[in-house]
Amino acid sequence: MVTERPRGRRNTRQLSVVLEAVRSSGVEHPSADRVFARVRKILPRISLGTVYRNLQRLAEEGQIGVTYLEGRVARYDPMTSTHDHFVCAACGRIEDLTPSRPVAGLRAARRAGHVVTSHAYVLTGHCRHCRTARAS
Amino acid sequence: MVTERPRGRRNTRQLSVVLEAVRSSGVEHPSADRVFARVRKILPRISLGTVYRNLQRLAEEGQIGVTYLEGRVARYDPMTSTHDHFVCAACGRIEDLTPSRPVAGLRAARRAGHVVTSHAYVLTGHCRHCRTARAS
DNA sequence: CTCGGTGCAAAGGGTTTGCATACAT
DNA sequence: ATGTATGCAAACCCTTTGCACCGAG
Repeated sequence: MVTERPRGRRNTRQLSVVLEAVRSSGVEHPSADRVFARVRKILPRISLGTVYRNLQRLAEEGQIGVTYLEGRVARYDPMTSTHDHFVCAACGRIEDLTPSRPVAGLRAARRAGHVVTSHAYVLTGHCRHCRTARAS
Repeated sequence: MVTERPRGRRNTRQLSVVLEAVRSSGVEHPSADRVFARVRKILPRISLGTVYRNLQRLAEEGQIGVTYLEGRVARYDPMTSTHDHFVCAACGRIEDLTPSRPVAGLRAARRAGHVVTSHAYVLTGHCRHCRTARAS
């Protein structure tokens, strides 16, 4: 969808490396910090500020997703379509949950007269692995 | 439910005033900052650090709820039972949505073998008021 | 050649923490 | 009396920003 870049914006090596870092991050949902670490392997002189600026731009352009899964730290996501997340309170692992269809809340919001433009559904608990580990 | 306080913990005037500030905050979902402002009217010498410590403790004890509705800033909630939230992107207004029944995600998580202990469903958009204002 | 992007470093906002003192138990 | 909670201020973490230089268009 969003392939054309708004005029005036330039394509830099930094931008494409940041995008690639997020795209190849799989299910990791990396923080800016982790993206920085990945990118530095390819562009050792890149700055954290540039990583933040590019992540922000890519998010604005809809090329990547951003979520605040555990509160204060932004997590970046190659998947831009709306989906749910599961966060393990024990190991921090994040998993995508599909399909996302929490219709009840949506309906309630619309009934109240609001226009809903996006929604985030985050489940927290103990993942399969930590659950078993804890039982022992 | 949670009425008995764990031994070793003390009941101070600051604690009860902070709790009361959140309890009486209605639908505001105040940040620590706003709780601080409210509390200061009653205890002018209370410090922000104390407010944070007490909010954290009350949340741990399950007496108040905490949500990260718009990302980085913690919001405190007198309602401790799970419910959904609507956040207006225009005016920042937060509204409670009930009932909360986003079963699809829950089911998906359980199917994956996770134990879900809590879930947060946040809808973003434009509230009735801002929607109308924008149309004009 | 232009002006948007970069690297660097400093500032910013929200939250936490170390310390000596105050006070609930 | 004992040790937790407080007030104060500094530290912390994540993110943003100002500035001079660089380099994509």
